Amino acid sequence: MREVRVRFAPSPTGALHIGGVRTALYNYLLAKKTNGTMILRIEDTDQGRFVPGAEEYIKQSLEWVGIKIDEGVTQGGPHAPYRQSERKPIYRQYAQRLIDEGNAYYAFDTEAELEAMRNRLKATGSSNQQYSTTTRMMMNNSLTLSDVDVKKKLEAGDPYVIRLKVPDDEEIQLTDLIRGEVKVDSAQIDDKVLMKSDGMPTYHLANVVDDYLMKISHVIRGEEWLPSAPLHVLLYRFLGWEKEMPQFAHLPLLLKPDGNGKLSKRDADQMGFPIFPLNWTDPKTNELAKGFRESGYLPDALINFLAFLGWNPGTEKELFSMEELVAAFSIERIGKAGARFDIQKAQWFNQQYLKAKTDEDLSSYLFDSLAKENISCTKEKAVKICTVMKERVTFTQDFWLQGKFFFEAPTSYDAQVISKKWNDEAIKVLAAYSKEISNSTTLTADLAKSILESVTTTLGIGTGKILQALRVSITGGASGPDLMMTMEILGKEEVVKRIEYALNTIKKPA
RNA sequence: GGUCUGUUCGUCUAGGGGUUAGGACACCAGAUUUUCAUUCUGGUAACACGGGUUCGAUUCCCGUACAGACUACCA
Repeated sequence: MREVRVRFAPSPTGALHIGGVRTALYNYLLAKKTNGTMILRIEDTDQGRFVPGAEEYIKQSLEWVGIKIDEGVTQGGPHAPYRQSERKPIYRQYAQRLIDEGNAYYAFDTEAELEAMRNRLKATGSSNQQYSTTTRMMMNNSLTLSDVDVKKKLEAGDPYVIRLKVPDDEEIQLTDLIRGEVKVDSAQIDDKVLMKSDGMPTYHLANVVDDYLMKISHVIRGEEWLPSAPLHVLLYRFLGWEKEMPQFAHLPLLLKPDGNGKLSKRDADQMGFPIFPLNWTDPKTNELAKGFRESGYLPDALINFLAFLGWNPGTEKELFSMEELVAAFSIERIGKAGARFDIQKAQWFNQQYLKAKTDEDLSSYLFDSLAKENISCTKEKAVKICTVMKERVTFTQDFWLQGKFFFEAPTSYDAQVISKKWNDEAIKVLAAYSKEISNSTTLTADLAKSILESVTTTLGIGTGKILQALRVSITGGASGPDLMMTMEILGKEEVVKRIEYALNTIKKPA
């Protein structure tokens, strides 16, 4: 059994898409499960699409979700460099070898000529408009030109690409760990460009060369790569690496929550959920895309959710820590069909993970929000707030968003409660209640309750009838955490102040 | 258009020749909570279609439909 070495190989063209995070996750899970090695390789062979900051963003995202890299651009390793642009000379020699052995050729066609060829084929109703075995002899390349002409062009510095010479009619077969045997007729594969005119390799060449040199054992990537997998098999064969060829596993795609197609940033924007792990500001447009982290998701919850999009352990257990995922993971249990992205399930996972944390841990999220608002708070108070709030939050920032009233006295009051519950009885009780509280030395939840009961009993008014009025006077809202605990946290002075203020400002409904 | 891949409740999925087709999210109802949330209980809801093979097919095979991916000097 060969040592497991897997790689996550994104290209730094922007923020890391959530589907990419899942691909990285599955690679990571296999690596950890088998005591293997997780490699991060940056595929930056397209200089035109390079986006500054993207590589850093990818690394930070992986770190945030807890995917640790063993070998890669920052960690280094025995096969450095791990950035393809820095490996440029390596690819050249393999391309040359393919040419020397007659498996690749130079092509000098201009973009206009290629365009014309496609149009010509389209006009004749051809089902296949590719640069391939059927068309290559009509083009401007080292197969049609004389050796002298080719040499002349090369020496003159004419721009050229190197294309793979795909065999005529051959069945190419590969075994995909998820899909089984996949067969493709080589006539369907076009003569893919291996080296671009700028001297950089294309994905196909770079990916095969690097996977071989880096001794990659499993290529786990998105299903969008399945159609080009036979081409890669061909490259392994021509390069004489068939025995070392990695095993392939093509992952089902992440689909839009509704409608058809694969999940895109547009869908996320439209439905109001993030699609990137962290906030991302596009350097060109300056547009900010919200991240899962900044939207209040916990990395463990995101990972758990993502792991279950296309994979499941076959048991009824659903909450898995990263360690548990590692233990349970297997490629065989990855599904074949695309998975719709259901943000509601992600929210449920987040809620579960939030609830599982200690109140003390939770308080750090509250402190994060408070720091942004420039509000100070004692640790003790923050923990207490989290205790009463934890059953009702979905996101980390909800402690603040839903618990603002712990720090700011209400300035407006829920209109519905006022119109229904703010009556003479309520006003009478509240006035007496605030007086009683100010007479007591301190205020605990128990005390708040017993004082309220004694006041209502004395006045002969049911407690339930005025509770909503009391809440609205203290929090401004119609619902919230346990009111007695809320008053305890607020403290005697504040409670009295708020009730008095409400009594003085709220007008009785007509 | 061509090639490849896929199709079990609305969603994520389990299952697999004979099952009351299981779970979770969401949804609905009830209970608890003198609010809301939580929690608990219950409920609605699925094998894309047509042919085979078989005593029997949701499960195996073949078609069809639908969906997706790919079809760049992008990855």
